[in-house]
Amino acid sequence: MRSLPWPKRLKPLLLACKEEAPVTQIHALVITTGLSTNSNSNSLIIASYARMGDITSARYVFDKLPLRGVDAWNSMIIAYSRRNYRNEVLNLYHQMIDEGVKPDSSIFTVAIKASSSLMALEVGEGIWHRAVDFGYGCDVFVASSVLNLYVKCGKIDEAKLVFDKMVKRDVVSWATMITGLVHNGKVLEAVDMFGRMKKEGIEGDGVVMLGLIQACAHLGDLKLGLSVHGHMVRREMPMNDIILQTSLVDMYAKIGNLGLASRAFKQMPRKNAVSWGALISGFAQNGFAEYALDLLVEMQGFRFKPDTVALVSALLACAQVGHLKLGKSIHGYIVRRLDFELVLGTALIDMYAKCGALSCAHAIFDRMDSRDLILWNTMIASYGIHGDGKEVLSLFLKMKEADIRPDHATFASLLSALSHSGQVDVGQFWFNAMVNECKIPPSEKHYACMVDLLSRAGRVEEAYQLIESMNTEPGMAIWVALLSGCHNCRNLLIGEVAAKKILELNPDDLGIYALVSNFFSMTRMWDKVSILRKTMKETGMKKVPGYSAVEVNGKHEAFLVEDKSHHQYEEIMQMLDSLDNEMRVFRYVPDTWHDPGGSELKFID
DNA sequence: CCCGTTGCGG
Repeated sequence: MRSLPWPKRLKPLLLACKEEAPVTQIHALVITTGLSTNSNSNSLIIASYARMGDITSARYVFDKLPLRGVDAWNSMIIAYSRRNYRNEVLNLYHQMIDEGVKPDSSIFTVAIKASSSLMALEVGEGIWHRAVDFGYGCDVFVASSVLNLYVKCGKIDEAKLVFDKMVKRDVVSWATMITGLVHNGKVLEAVDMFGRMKKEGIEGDGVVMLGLIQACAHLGDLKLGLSVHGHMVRREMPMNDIILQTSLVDMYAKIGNLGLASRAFKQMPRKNAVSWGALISGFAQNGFAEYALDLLVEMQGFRFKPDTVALVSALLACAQVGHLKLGKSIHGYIVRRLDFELVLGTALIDMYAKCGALSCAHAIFDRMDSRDLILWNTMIASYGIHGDGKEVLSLFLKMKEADIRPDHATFASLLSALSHSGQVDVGQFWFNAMVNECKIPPSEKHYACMVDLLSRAGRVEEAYQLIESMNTEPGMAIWVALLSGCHNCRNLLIGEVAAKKILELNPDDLGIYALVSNFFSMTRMWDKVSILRKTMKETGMKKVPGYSAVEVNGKHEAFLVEDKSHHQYEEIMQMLDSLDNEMRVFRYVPDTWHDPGGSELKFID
């Protein structure tokens, strides 16, 4: 064996390597000088190959070693962990245990991390228990990675148990708990946790603030949001961090304060596609479709390529305003530039359906090579909004055949479609199946559908019985459905109950007042009618007019009820009349096919 | 004692 200066000089030498060739040279030198029996130099070589990105060579050296010390295992496992080869990490970990090598704390840490990212709770727990056996139960890194495991797998109570037992907690442990609580919907507990952290004298870092910002977004709490933002500014937190700034934009947008969201966005010295996406989605989610679409075009002017979130938001905006042409051009953009992910397919189906191009929606549905619950739900809901109860039912049955388990949303669409197409018995059958076989507790919405279904068929007594069987307090939608049923079949007794309940709930919708008022008129309870009229005047309720929007030759036209301002109003009415006549001749055959022609609004590539 | 290992945006 040679004298020792070599390995000492080996490390800085290898660390200085920027390319693979010198590593290979040093490796060869190590072999010829007989240093390859030194386990320290071997692990350095493995780590260096891995650092150059050549994990195959690293593994080759590793496999050739006659004796593998902890350092060699460490280098190899961490190399796999860095490249996110989770299964290799776990394989090597188990191999190491089998060979009786005593792992050190970092092996446990990365092995637990690998389990969390695979969502392999039992595997991770097994590793954690072994780590405790080896005496690493109090290691902050090991414990924090197990916190992350529990949190990722939704086991918040287990995470809390481990957290409370930790003797030492660093900012990472706190951050893991705070973000974990937020992601598991325990937002208030997360805020509380932040208070505890400060009491223990630990300063929050960027990740902690990120969790709190998400908590505020979730709560829709502007005051808290502003205080978190202020706290960050005062503490001179990493405000230059694009991630934190983007999450502030997202927070203000989610709270619904788009002024502050825009301001936070404008203040960003550097933006990326994600920041644009946050703002676009904010405008789209809050109903400002035109702004969202303008921003989508604007971001491309700055050479940012819209990603999935921006495009999904833009499609949502198109759906809201009926902007079929831009929707189509986004479709083209997606086909040309991005992987056709499920979410994008779902958003496209929704957009086409809401813009009236149901056949385009169905074509996309047919062409998807995998279909998840959300995609099925969207397709079913699309036929639902077009009133095609028959197709809704047929899709629902196909979905069951495809072994996708329907959820509450599926049943909401199904029951609503069945109610609109008057299929009372089928509706009752599936409502019962939902409760008894699928074990889905019926929500307010489901009850409202059933009440509507029964009421429309004039079976208001049954509807009333259903309402009385509810465990929760029935809300506005349910009483409104019952009342309109009672109005139609002139059931004064039940109708009055419904009308009273509605008034107790203080509706802010003029249409609902009109319904109640009409009902009282029918029952000749004129005193009640006049009281109602007075309330309506006093509260100064104005009905937000419903409108439909279409796009003609790239120009948007909105139509309001009784709106005669359009320059082609006469022609439009004539056309509607002739369509009406034609429908009578053909006994109303609905045709929702749209020409999926070229697009006019351009996308910058 | 040192190094490596834990948490992360729309």
